[in-house]
Amino acid sequence: MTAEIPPRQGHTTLQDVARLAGVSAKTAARAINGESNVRAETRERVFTAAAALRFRPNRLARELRQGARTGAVGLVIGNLDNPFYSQLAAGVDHALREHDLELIIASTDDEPERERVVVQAMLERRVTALMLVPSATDHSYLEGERQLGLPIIFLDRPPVTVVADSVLWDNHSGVREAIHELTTRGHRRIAALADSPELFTATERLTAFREALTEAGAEPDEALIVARVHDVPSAASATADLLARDDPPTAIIALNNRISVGAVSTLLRDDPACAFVGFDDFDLGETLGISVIANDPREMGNHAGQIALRRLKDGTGAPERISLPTRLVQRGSGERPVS
Amino acid sequence: MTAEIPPRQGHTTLQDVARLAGVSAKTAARAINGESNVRAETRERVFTAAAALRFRPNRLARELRQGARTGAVGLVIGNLDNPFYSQLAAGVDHALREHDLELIIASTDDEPERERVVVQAMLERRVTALMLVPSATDHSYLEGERQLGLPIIFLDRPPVTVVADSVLWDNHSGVREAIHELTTRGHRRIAALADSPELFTATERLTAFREALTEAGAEPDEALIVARVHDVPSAASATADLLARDDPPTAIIALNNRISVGAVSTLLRDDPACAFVGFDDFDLGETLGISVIANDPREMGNHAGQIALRRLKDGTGAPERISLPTRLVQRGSGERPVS
DNA sequence: AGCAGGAATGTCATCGATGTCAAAGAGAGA
DNA sequence: TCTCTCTTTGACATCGATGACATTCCTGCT
Repeated sequence: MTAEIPPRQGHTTLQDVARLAGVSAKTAARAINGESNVRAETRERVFTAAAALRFRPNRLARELRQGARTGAVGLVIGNLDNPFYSQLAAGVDHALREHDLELIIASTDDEPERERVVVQAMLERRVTALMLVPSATDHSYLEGERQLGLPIIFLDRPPVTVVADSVLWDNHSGVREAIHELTTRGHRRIAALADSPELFTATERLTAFREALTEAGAEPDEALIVARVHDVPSAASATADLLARDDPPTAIIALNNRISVGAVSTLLRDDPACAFVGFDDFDLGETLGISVIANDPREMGNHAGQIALRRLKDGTGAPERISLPTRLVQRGSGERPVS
Repeated sequence: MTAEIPPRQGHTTLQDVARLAGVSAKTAARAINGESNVRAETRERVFTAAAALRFRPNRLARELRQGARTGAVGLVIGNLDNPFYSQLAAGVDHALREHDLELIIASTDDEPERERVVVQAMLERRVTALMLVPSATDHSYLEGERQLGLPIIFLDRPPVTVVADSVLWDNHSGVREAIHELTTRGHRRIAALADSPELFTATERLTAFREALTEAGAEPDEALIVARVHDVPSAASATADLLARDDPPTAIIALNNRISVGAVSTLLRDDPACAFVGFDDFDLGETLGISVIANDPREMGNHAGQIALRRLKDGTGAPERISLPTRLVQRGSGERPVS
């Protein structure tokens, strides 16, 4: 029978370092953490020992000992595949740099079920702040954590059943601006492509669309409003359907980034004459002369990060609610007159 | 003097639950963790107590007690802003779902310094697996962890000074295919746009480019090879410079995704007649008829996730090295003859 | 030389969950 | 009724780092 080789002999611990350096664990800790009141020569010995043993402090232990706040921030988004979310994440990441905060990212695919699961996991890991693009509608399950002082920040969609900070879009202004531009140029039959009405942003943008149209004296034609457009392919075909009507719209507005890409792909092929305004920028949008209602997901993420950092320093206070602008960027496709 | 309100009165602990349920902590733990040998009635009492107190187990404590392996996986990439990386991350995320593994993401902006820092932080957090798109060249600092059995997976670029699994592209085949297509159609003056030669993929693709060109009997013209093209704007201007030459190329190949977008933006404006092949797909690539050497970052991420999961089950073994195909997708821009 | 007082170091308990091992309970069979 | 075994439960130590507090070591000053 051969001697058992331990499958994983564990990391070297502070104790090991201390032993090798001939000091107590506490002193070793002091040296490693750069506390004062450690003799230079002792510090040196500890560092040497630590290097020799390739010592890596165990954050789990440290954070357990020190209490609730860890160095990890949780970010819950829809899906990294979608550039909106990945840029959002990039913004958060950017804000957290230089602050020794790790970023834990989980995606929900906008399923409320999954949101619960991933948020739960993050809470068990004792993240020090939680940011989420909510997909569930009831967030009372976060109430306990809130009371414990956990900074919670909602992105893109507002908190409903819980008090929390939020960073949202001013969806109205951009959409109104776009519709104003179109109606000014004579468009009356304007179609809109939107995502599911369950989504806050979809509904809000659609509402802005209807209001702006009505204000301009053009009655919105419900037949030209296509909701529940989820992804690029469905947006492409929905656009084709609109153009194939007996009474096609003279202009189309797409109300999120994926829908914009799908619509553009059809328009480029079928009818470059139809006026178009997208939402949220995308690759080559500028080159192709596509007018868009621009927003900046990175900035949203960045703001969220800033709020989190502020909360971590400052503690409590009234919930913040930041509204980020969306504005029309004119590049040609939205300025086409009625054809 | 008012009574101090404790700033954060900590989470409820298993002890609290046990006390309320009238059992010992150990029994409460057994109930919560669904172990057998717990009387149904006892389990019930514990669950009730846990619910009442909104108990959330502390994973830090659990993982500390149980040893090295946590439920977190570390992913180190360049930058979430770049769709290549975000799709890679999406693939990893996808693979890890249903496995109760959290994903910690950190970006390096391809700076070796930062890689060290973020990897260090992940190791201190005792991630259970580490995946990285390396930016440093020396990874001997990972040797210790490797010996401790930490699964390490390199993405996009191979490990050099350390033994590890890897998932890479077969850069050669796609590039050769593209060059073959171009030369077959008579192109001899083909330009290439590549990223910094420090990057493994840039150099490898450029090498494949030169080889393929030579094989076809067309001597590569170094004046048409532009390296160190980092981002979209610089790719756009580099392309413009090429087209403005006295002896402009008749075809251009771009060797990564950002460069492709930049080059396309210039080509669409200045000279739609120049043949073009991009690398890595992008929005509207299909619609615009842009031929590309396609790869699938999602798949790369997915593979990495699979390897990690396998290693976590299985333990050790020889390092895996997966090579993913890149293949030419013909959509028109690459099939233009010499103009 | 003697002593005050800060600097340097050490001891021990603790964070929360869980592995180990032992004790208490509960049936089954004689 | 009394062992014997299996089930259920509990006491205690432990993971690794660190806070609170105690102790030892200097150094300057009288």
